[in-house]
Amino acid sequence: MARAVQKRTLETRARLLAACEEIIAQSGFEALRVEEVVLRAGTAKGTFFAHFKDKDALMDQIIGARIDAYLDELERSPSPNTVEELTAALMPLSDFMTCERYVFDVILRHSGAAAIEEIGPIAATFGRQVEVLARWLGATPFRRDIAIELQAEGIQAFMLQAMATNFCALHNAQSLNDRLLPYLKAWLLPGQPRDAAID
Amino acid sequence: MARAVQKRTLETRARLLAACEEIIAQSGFEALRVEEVVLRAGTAKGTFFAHFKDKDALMDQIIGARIDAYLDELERSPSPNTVEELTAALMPLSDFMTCERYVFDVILRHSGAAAIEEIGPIAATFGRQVEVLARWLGATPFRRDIAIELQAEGIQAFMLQAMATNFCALHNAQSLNDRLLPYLKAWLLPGQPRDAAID
DNA sequence: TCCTTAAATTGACCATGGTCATTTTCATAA
DNA sequence: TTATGAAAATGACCATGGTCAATTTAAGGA
Repeated sequence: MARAVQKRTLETRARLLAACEEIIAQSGFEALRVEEVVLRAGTAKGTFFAHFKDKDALMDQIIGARIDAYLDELERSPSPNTVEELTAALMPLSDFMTCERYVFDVILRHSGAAAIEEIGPIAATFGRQVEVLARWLGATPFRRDIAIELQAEGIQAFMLQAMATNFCALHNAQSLNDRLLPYLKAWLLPGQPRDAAID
Repeated sequence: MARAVQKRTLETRARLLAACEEIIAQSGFEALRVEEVVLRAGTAKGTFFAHFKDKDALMDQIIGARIDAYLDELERSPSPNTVEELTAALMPLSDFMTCERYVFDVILRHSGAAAIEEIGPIAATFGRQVEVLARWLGATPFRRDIAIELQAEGIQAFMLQAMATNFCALHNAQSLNDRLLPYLKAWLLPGQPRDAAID
């Protein structure tokens, strides 16, 4: 009854994904059209939806994979010793997450698993990010009055806040790094004397 | 050259909005279809788009107005004296923001003004919320090492974090209130002894 | 080798948001 | 009162994501 996946299936899926990557490389995520994907992959439209629940699921997978690659990088790098280093280490990931308004929207939309019991690739990276951060904080704790995992979740929350304001007319003069730093200092090193102007 | 707006225009717009409210009351935000709106309002489809840039702009306006109503309420209520009171006071607004996955998505999508120089109703409520919270914190400050406005922005960030996890399979056993409280305690009262388990 | 059947693929068709050239309505000047 | 042009409204049409009954392909048993 349960037959193995056919080689054909894997080839088709690979062709579809290759077409997507090609389009994204050429024109960005937002410009991706399902019609264009199946045209380049040489399949029918229905085939696309046999492989991916919908366009959003495709984006979930592709963007999730990219985020995972950044997390691999984070995991390999040594624990930061200062909040400045921590913030700086988060920049490659943050920059990717905000490379396009559309990408950030997709990420937000999937950040809290769309449906109960359905944790997609992007939602999984959020869980993983907390783990990676917690491991870092375990090695170099900043504050000690709260659990390390809570600290990690806070970093994530502030990262999102800083990224969201990145698209805002009022704030985008400052760099993402400059916006994130005061948040993380206040979160991870409360009560410490800090430089004059914050905000 | 510059003619006054015609009474007809206002009537049409009012009919469109009334139809929207009717649909939302009956079937929720997600179920709203432009076709259905113009049908009930007795106008052509094009008329809808002459009044609202797109469906998203309509939602921005309607949802923004509701958020504003909650902020009015917040503004009228007295400054909270404890983090528990603060958290509790934020619940009506949070509950509305998460009343539907779709609503939360629209809010997130508009939280950081979609385009430069274009601050829509929802984006404006985010700014206003910081102001309202800052006024509260001015009356009853919790920590004193960072600017009140930074504290307010942090509350907003944690509110969003708690709301996002609200839709997540892993977290939705806990109530929104229970998830927000540990964040805000750790943010507003760092270094204070707190109850056993924090997750 | 042929048959059977599950898996994979197809493409016509649908749902819904959004556009725009054309037509209608209305305020104002003559 | 009538003529005029700007504002408002219209609806046929388009773009794009998504569905599904019908068809094709291929794995494995007889």
